[in-house]
Amino acid sequence: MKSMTIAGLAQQGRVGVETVRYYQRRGLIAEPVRPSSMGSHGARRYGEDDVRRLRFIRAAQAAGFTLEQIRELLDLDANNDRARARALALERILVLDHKIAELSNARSALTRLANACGASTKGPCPILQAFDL
Amino acid sequence: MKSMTIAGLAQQGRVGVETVRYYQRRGLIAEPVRPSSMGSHGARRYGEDDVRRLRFIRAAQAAGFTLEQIRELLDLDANNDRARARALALERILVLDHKIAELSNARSALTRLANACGASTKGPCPILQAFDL
DNA sequence: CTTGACTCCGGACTATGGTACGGACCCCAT
DNA sequence: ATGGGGTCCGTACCATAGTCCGGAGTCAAG
Repeated sequence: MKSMTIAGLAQQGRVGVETVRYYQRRGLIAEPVRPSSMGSHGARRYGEDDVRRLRFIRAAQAAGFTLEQIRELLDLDANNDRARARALALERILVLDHKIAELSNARSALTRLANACGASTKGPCPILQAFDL
Repeated sequence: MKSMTIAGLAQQGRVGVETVRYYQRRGLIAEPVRPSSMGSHGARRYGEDDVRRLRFIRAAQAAGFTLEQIRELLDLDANNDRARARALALERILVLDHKIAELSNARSALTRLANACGASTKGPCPILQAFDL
C-alpha cells in the first residue's frame, strides 16, 4: 500500500475524488508528477504523506479553520515558522472557546425547550422563548 | 418605542436591513401590511414581536440550525406542534454534543501545538502531527 | 485489440447566508 | 415645495466548500 491513485487517496482520507482535486487547485495538496512514459499523460501516484496531509486538512477543518488558513498552516509547516503557527493556534483557541460556550448555551436552551414541550400536551410550547437566556 | 421601521428592527436585532429583507423573502419574518393611506406605498412598521422573532433567529442560528430549520421551528411555534418541536430540539442536542466534543478535541490539539511551538526555537514545529489524536 | 474503468482537466453548477445596486417612490424638516 | 434620507423591490453579486459534467486520454484484462 505504498503508492495509490487519486481514488485510493480519497478513500484513505474519507473524501471524494473531486474534493481531492479541489484541494489541489486550492494548493493544499501538491499535484505529484505524472510518471508519464511519454508525452504528458498518465495517472498521478500518491503516498502516505498525502494521506497524512489530507487527514490533517479534515481535522483542521473540524477545528474551524478555513481552507485558506489551512493552506497557510501547511505552508508554515514547510517553512518551520514556529511563531506564526503558535499565534494562529492561540487565536483559534480563543474563537473555539467562544464557540464552545455558545454551543453549550444553545444546548441548555434546547434542553429546556425539549422539557417544556414534553411536559404536557396542552398550552403553547414556548419555542420563541426557548433562547431567551 | 412601540413601532419602528425596518432600520429600527434591524438595529434591535443587530443585523443589517438587507438581512431582514432576506429573512422576509425566506419566510422567516412576516412582511407587515403597509399602512398605505392610498395606493400601495408606504413604509412597513414593525413591533416588539418582530424583534423577538429576529433575536430568536439569531440565537437559533448560533445553535447551528439552518434558516430552513428555523423557518420550520417558527411554523411549529405558530402551529403549537409540541412533538415535532421536541424532536427537532433533541435531534439538535445530539449534533451539538458531537460538535462540542469535536471542538474540545480540536482545542486540546491546538493547545499542544501552541506549547510545542513555544517550547523552543529549534526543531520542527509539528503542525501536521498536531491533530494526530 | 477492444472494452470498460479510471484519470485528467476546465468550467459550470449547487447550497448557504448574506451583501450590494439601481430606480422608483414616499415622508419629514427646512 | 423641495430636497435628502429612508423604504421598497427585483436582480445581481459575493465567499465558502464543494460537486458534477463532458471530452479526451490511458491502462489493464479478456
